[in-house]
Amino acid sequence: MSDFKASYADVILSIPQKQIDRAFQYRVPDNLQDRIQTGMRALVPFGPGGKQYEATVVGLTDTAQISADKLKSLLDLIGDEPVFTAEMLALTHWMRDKYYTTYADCLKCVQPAGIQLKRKTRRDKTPVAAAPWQAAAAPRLTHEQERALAFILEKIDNIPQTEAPPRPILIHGVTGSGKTEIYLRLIEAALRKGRQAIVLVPEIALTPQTVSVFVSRLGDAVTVTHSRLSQGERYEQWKKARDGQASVMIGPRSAIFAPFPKLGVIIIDEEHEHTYKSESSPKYSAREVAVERGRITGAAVVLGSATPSLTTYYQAESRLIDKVVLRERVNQTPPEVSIVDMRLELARGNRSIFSMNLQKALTENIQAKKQSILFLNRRGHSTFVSCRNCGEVLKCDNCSVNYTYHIASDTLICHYCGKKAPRPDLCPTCGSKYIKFFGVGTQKVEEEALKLFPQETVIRMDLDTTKGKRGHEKLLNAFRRGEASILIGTQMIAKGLDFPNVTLVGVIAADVSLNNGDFRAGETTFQLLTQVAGRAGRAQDPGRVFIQTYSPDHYSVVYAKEQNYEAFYAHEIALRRQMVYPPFSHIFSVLLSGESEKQIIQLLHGLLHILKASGRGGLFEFLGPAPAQIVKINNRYRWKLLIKGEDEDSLKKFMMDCVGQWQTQHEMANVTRQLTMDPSMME
DNA sequence: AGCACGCCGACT
DNA sequence: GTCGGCGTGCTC
Repeated sequence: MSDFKASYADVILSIPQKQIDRAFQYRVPDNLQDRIQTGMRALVPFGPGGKQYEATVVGLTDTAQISADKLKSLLDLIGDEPVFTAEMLALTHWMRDKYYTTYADCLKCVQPAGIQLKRKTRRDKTPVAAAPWQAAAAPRLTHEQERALAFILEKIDNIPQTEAPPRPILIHGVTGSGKTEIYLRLIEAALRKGRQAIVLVPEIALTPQTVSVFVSRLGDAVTVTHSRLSQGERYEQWKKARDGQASVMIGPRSAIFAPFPKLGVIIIDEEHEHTYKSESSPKYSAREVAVERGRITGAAVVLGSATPSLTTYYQAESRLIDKVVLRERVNQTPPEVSIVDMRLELARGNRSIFSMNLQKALTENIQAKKQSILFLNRRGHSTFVSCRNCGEVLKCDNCSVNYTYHIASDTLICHYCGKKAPRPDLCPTCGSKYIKFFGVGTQKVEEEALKLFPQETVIRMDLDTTKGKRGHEKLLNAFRRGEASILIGTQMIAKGLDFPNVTLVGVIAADVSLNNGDFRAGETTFQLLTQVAGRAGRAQDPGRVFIQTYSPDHYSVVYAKEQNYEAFYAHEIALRRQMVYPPFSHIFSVLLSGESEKQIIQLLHGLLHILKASGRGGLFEFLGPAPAQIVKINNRYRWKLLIKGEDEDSLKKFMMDCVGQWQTQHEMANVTRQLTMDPSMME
């Protein structure tokens, strides 16, 4: 340990409050001086009452910063070892500034869940079994994969020599182009250098199949986290990473904080997924945190996707990050994609939710003993219930969300607050009996499919049928074993699943995601359709995909059919540039919720007034106040104000100043604020 | 977040 | 004359 006498410690209190969001200095009592280390947690007295709080030691010095009479002493240290390395403390510091939160919130986010509970440290140094990656007789690579790998490897080899950290690398590879093989090689290379690896995967794709690919190649080096683990289990994973018992962490966004001592590579698969953005404070983006962690440690950051986010691809085009393209499909033929114009179906008198072409294809597929997937981005029996006489749409009176009819329970359910209501026989407004169940949900698709093919077994996958522990997995395994010929599901079946026997995919209504009122609707639709289309034809048999839509000429639909990312990107980026939307700008959202709608609207006008009075209206654009996408949740109204600016840092600073002023001038009791830079969904 | 100090209304 | 409202400010 260090020679100097650590007489004083700078600590951050575990109180997430802006006013005390800074280091406080304490005297280190003699009995703690040889034990204390930066990154340890400690118990300190704070405030006039001397109340005890948990704190984190962020610095040790031998000089007092404040007068001796003000200094108090640390009471005790929690645990024997630091929880945070210098690297993770630096990351926390960066997060605090980046996401305008407090140190306390960021430290809590970075530290393992369950650290408070486990006080006694169990030293179980299980011997690590022979690592298979040391003698890898690997599958053969395509030329393209070899070129990509050579490019990235080179990057990693240069880590110790180069001053500047390597730039993030985008691997743009279509489904089935062998991205995973490249990931594995990169990890193996890092491990051979005595470094560790983090693999971020969307929670939904974190299936045993995904994990087994890594485990079978890398063996005991691999450990996995996911949201279903208990706090104790997560703490065990965290310790394994810290103590060198594991060198590869696979997990969802929070796995980016795995405390590896010498991180070599961070892989973010499906980098465009918005699950990498945290919804609650600190609202970090795991992709941004990864880039920063890479900058601090020199680890390579690899972003993989078949449909990169507009922002990422724009960065690659602008040469801010590197790009590698994999076009070839390994052992695969691309599926044959058809767009079906549902307007014509209706004109021909087909009022079914299945077009004639899709019905025919399903019949053929069943006869050929192949499996089919029907995809719909919506659950429930029908989206909303309306009266054909007066046009009334039944809504939840708590949330102003359309009720969804569920056939199993014969009830209306609010998909936001979960409120249930009986199905009405008469329209509550006009008394008419012409109540119509409008739109389609997965249950409706199931019902219709069974009507057409009564002898077939159908599996439906959505939030309702996958509730139980491993419910998700059970249904997928049943389908994989061939227990059903048709799988019907919401977007959860669109991601990263690989069924060799599936040769037909039907998208029931592409329009659902096209009409969601977000400026990114085109992007999300393209990503979704491309992924769904990638489901078919993954084995020897070429697959077929039918995209049913009322907007067959929409560029997202057309280019998804062609699997033409570049064309889609060119079209979309031109629109973004024209409208000055991200990546040409940033959008800061201020969302207020409260019981009085009038009050929150007035408050937002108060903020708007401050924004306008700043005299910087030329640099920023103010939109709103406007009702949020969902105007009312649990009896609380929600309104928002959007502020658009071209430079992220100046927008953030401007908003912090104005919001600070706003808070001191207005009474904010009973009102909840949500401040977000570039929210992933329109709230 | 707590807890103190501080300056204005109804009460043992 | 005092008890007490919670507004502003500080906490190593």
